[in-house]
Amino acid sequence: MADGGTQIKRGRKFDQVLDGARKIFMSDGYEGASVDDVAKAAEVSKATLYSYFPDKRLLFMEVARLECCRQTEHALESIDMTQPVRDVLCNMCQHMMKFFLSPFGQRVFRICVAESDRFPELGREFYASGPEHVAASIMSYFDDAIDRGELQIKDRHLAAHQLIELCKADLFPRLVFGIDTEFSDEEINNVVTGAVDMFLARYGV
Amino acid sequence: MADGGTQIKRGRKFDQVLDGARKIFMSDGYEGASVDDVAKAAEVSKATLYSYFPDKRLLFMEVARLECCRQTEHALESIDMTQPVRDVLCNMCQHMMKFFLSPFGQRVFRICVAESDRFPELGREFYASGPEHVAASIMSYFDDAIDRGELQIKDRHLAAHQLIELCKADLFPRLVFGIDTEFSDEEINNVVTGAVDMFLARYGV
DNA sequence: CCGAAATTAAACGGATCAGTTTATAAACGA
DNA sequence: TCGTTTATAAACTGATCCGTTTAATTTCGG
Repeated sequence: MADGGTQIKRGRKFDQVLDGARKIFMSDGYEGASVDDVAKAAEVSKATLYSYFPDKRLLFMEVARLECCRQTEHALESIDMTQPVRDVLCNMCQHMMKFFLSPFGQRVFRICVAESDRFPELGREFYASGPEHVAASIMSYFDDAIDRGELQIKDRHLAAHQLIELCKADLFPRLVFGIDTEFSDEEINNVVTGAVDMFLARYGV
Repeated sequence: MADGGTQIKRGRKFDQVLDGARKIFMSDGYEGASVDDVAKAAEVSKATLYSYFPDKRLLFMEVARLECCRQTEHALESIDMTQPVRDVLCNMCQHMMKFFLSPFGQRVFRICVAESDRFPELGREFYASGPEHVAASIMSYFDDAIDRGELQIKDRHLAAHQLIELCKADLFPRLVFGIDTEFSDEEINNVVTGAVDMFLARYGV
């Protein structure tokens, strides 16, 4: 409201701090990142950093929350719901996989999984701004498609989460556990097609 | 060979060390566990611990490797492949979900995800003794079922990983990110049935 | 029962790191 | 230009923790 920047909170170098923190946390993880490194990357003194954030945890939470929202919104706004069902589903899966398999998506997932039992709020915020948000959008699309008679789904909640999970088949674990570091478009399309084929075999008209 | 115990390596208190390490690592994670705590839990001096394992990492790797093998084997040996396809698939899914949702499965997953980019061998070993091993067993069952004309699958590899991933729908993320801590049998059966329904809609005869 | 191997407790070295403090300097509004 | 707010660098505190060392004790085979 009162601030000219994007943040409600005070500050001239506030965004610098967030940017530096994001950079370091994303490349080093939560435990691996030292506050000194964050301050250095932000080109800000440690005292300044601590004048904005009371401790390392809250700084990290803010970074994670912001990034999850940003990414989820970006993914959602670039899906065109007017295409045929198969195409819409393929698009959704493409976007989800692109995020799952991106270095950034990997990092966020890794950190949230690692820290969310020692740091429950983080897990909850990530889930709300990530999986839950996406699932809600998918379900909303299902509603329309069901109304138009293009899909037959009883348990929309389950169906949405099944679709999400199908996008993780094979490639995602291989990336998370370091078997591979990147995949060809062919591999990705194969999984996307497989997911949509399976989904439509079950819920198509 | 030469040793009376179960271990190839030397030692009288070797197993004590592993047991204590498993207990502490599973309850505190890798970073959260201190070697002193491990030694205490193992009722062993730290010097003894270090006489068996050169450092904390290798100790953890050995614990993780052993536990993954143990759990995977246990799950595999209790599946009866002679039942009708639908029942076998339900059984498989039940077993997988039981593991995914167990406190132990959660712990291992969490730690392996967290540590596997700073500690690549761990991720690889976990993947090999977990997902890959399970997928191989599932594919081997597919081969038989296909021969008997009970399933129609072109890409067996993809199908196996799709089945695995369908078992994680909804409940698994909710547990990983701390939304819920346990689930009713009804919820679990719902996901299992949903997974098998979907799988058979796609690959059933 | 002896002597080698294993085990122990306890302290220590060296390193990292979160968060505070202090004294100084820059930025900026009035 | 003055005074307040904001930022800075650097040293410091207090704590944790890995891994080593030492000197004493226990275990156990032969």
